[in-house]
Amino acid sequence: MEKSEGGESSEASVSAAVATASQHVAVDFPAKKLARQLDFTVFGGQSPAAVTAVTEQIQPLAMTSGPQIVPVKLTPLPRPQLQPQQHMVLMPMKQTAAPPTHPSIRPPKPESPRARPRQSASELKDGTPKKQKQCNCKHSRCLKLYCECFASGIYCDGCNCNNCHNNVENEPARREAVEATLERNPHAFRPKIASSPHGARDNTEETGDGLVLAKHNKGCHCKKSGCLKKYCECFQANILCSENCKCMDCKNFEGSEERQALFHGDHANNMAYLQQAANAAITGAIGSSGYGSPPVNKKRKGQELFFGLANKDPVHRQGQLLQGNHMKSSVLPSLSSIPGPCVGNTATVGPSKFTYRSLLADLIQPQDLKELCSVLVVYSGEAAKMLADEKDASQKQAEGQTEASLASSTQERVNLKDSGTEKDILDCSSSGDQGEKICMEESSLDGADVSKRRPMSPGTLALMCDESDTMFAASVASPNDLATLSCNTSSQLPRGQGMTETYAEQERIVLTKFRDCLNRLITLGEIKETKCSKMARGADSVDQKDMIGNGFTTTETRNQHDSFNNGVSKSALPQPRTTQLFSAVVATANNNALPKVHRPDENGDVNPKI
DNA sequence: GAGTTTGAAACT
DNA sequence: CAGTTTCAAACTC
Repeated sequence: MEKSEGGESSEASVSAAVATASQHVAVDFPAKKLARQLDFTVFGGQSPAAVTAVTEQIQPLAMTSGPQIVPVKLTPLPRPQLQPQQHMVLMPMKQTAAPPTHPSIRPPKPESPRARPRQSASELKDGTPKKQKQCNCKHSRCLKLYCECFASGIYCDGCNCNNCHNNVENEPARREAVEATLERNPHAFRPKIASSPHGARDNTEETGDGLVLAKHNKGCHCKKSGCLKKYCECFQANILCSENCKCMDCKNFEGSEERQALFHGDHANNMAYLQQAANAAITGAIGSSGYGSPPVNKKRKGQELFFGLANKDPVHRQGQLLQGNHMKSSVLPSLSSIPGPCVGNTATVGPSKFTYRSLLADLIQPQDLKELCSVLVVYSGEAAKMLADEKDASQKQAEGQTEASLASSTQERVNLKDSGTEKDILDCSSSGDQGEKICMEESSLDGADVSKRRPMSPGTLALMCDESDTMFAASVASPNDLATLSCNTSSQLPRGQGMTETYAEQERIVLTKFRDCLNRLITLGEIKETKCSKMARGADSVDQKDMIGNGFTTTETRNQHDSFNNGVSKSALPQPRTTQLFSAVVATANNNALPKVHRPDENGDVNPKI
């Protein structure tokens, strides 16, 4: 099996192909144009650097450091398997209407960020993909959307491609390709399958008819496959064709006899689609932009051409209409603007009428985010503190004061702070809002230290402001403290040199912790999916209704959550649900021993590759 | 495994 | 934007 990833050892051996491909190059990558104006809803800025930012965000997670997290698949792999509906996290951040999807935050090669439909049959045989998707590109250098890996925003790894440039060694070319691709289609790396925002709400993923709400953003254009073969992207993604499609002779609609015959006759297929749906769910959870097309109920050429308005296919039309209506009713601003947990993107298994929503749907709550923010703020504060102490020590040293006593006292302070930090954070993460508040008060307002502290970075201050709103609003006990904090931090802002360093350090730590958190979040989703898949496979008798909503009851979800957190946190005691997720982050943070973290070369990258 | 079919992506 | 070509996956034999 020829491997083209990595060192490109195979490159030399594919002379002919290379020659051909080389000719391609000029064509494939026209002179780099000016950076497009990218829509970074979140980041706002549209500087020329935006493109670079985007392309970097599309970097395969394989580049990121840290432990390889087992992908969504059931089988642990060295890297994630390529699955269409998974890991939107890798989606480029470029966005227009919808909020940016999540940046790549995890190392392993992810499932397709954009819900790429194609999936090798072998993966679906039993619903449990056995191996990672490997492309077989020969002429595209894996730098075009033809390449599944590239389209998924991941590096080729273990593929059978020739002259592969979708790897670290060819990052510049790859980046150009990404830019070119985005130039052509700003949505190129976004999920093709967008679930209805409707799915954001529980129990609304499915109409009474069991209609699938997820739909292909662009729609398919099938002519001969009847949309019942995997050539059809809708079919492959296990969704019904929608008004977005321009297919002919479509049989991929609710009520289609052909479709039902296809599915109901093959239980294994159902399981496969269960898995597929799970994949879709996770993709949706993490990154589906949900940028659904306008709920305009476009007529599908094929249908009308073949059946005419009289419509010999009332069920289909009805389904379409229902879908359209559904979409229409869900056009309202929804949680889809808030990437993540509560966005119950759905990819429904049509035939079995299961409705799936994000595997993370029950894992994250707004409360969690709040908590995470507080933890990050604490980290930021601690970082500033530590740096300040360090600098003070250095200064005093320079001033010729007694080295021994200074060093020891500083160390003591550091140690004290260390233990305090750990404790604070643990408290924060383990005691919910109350702990959160206390934590903030202790870490931010601990007496004399406040006046000495280095200022927060602008970004951190912004975060603090938000935190202040949410966390301190109710804090009648110390309104003055809060005012003092704000005053202190802001007034100290541009104090001398080294502030930049402090900012950088604060931000680095916060980003690192945030990355850790996201990684764990993904892992949670994966664990959940794994369990889901096991259930799906092992329990034919499972009441299908139980599968609705990720196939887990609340208890199930809770148990998973608990088991996961028990594995990473120090406490096996029941904790408030909202604190469990981030206790994992805290645990990681503690392992990093914050005081040691303030060396840029420690604890991961300064700029976590996301 | 080779050849064919298919439809998305790329190109004109 | 429509038509054509290229491409790689899906499919068939």
